[in-house]
Amino acid sequence: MDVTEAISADAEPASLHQRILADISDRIMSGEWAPGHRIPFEHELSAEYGCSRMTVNKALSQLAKAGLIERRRRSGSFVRRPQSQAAILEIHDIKTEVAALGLPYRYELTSRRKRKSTPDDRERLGLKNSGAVLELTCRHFAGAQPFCHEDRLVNLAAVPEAADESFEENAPGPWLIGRIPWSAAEHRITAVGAEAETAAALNIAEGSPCLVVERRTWSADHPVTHVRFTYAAGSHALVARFTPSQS
Amino acid sequence: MDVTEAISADAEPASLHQRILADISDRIMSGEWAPGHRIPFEHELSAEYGCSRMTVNKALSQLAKAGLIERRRRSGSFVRRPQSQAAILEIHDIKTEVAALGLPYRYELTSRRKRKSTPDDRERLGLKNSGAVLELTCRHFAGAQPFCHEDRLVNLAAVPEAADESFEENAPGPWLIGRIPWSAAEHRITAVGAEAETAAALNIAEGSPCLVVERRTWSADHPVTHVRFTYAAGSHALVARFTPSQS
DNA sequence: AAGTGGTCTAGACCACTAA
DNA sequence: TAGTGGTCTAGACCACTTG
Repeated sequence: MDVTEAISADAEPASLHQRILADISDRIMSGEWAPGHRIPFEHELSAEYGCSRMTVNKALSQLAKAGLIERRRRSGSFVRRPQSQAAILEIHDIKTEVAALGLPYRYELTSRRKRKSTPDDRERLGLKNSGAVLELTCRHFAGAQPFCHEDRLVNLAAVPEAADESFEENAPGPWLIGRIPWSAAEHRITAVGAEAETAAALNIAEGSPCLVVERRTWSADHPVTHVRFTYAAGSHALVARFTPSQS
Repeated sequence: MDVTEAISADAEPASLHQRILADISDRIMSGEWAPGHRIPFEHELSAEYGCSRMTVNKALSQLAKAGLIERRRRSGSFVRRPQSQAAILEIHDIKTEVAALGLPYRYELTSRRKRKSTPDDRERLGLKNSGAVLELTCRHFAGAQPFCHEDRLVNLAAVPEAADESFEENAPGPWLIGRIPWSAAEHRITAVGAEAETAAALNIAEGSPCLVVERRTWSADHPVTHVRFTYAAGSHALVARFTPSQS
């Protein structure tokens, strides 16, 4: 599924509600219907298109959910002014990412430690009660060069079977995905100067600029894992695309 | 609108299709229905809930659009394994961002140059034909410290009125938003070592790690602007949250 | 060939809210 | 209070696809 897919300007949408949606979307995008403009009532559109109100409602509901219009009872539906700068950020699997560069991928486990969670661990995971955690550090290679350094904490209360996995062959990311149905994730993206350990792992000078992606994952309000990916500057870029709405 | 809003585990959804959606979502999240599991047919669910098939269809269509299930004609609907790591990245207005830090905000225009587009400009904007562009550099302050350096290119063919605006008072970002209905945006997030010019602008040492956010914006397939925001490491983090689906 | 989902209809009742 | 959108019904036909 391509998240960048737009609704408007499609060739010829098969279904009627898609065509209605595209028509209105086009008029908003072109500026013909400026922000604040009241678009026709449902019953007017259903008369115009010669269809039932439900069909129109389906199109308008989608436009409202996409944030293009705002619907007010008794008043009508109005074109919203673009406001929240939100973008859909695609975060790929590292193996896929490396493959996209046309380089051979290799994974290497650096360390694996099981312990009772420290206050620091609980902070990282957003964990309240104490319990056992697994800390893994590993490296992802693109060709001969280290591409990414990974430092991961796994909450063993949420994923007990991780205690029996060596992670010598399987990278923890793909291993966790599919095993744990996750309900929420939070990403934090920053730049830092490389610390001694990561600088050594990435084969760069200490203090060199790095891109850091941290991810926390929950499954049904239960913290599952926290991971910190560090990339040397220049080796990696995150790309996010945004279109105001999708079909 | 809160994009982090989840569908499942809500108190008591008012409408029936929302309740059906939440019920199924919960069973998938809890692992009761594992990936690959075939969920009940529409006619079975409509019998179970004592409602029409359209109501069930509304719930299942949303689950499919959210990527939780996959629907196949003649076969049924199946739980999908989570796959694409996508996140919704909220990119705030810088003024709002600084206000959130509890610091006073100040904007300062550094330079303003109008010129015929160079090949380099066209590369940045994704422009094919030549034409006039406006290059702006400015700084955003949080308190006394420079917070962000902005380097922006505006396609004057798309926004001719920008030629008459001094941008001494108004930051170009907010000025453009609301004036131009935009249809797509692309973000690129990287880390770099500060170059001489940006290091001076941000009052940091040359080579210090910085977070760079580049944004390209289109309006109906027409390039509008390219902007490069540079933040000193530590002064800024991008946060993205993801929940697999929304109501 | 049969059964699934995709779409659509022509109504209906209700909650909300602006006039 | 009148009119909007929100929701739902009990059907229907069709396209697709698999057994």
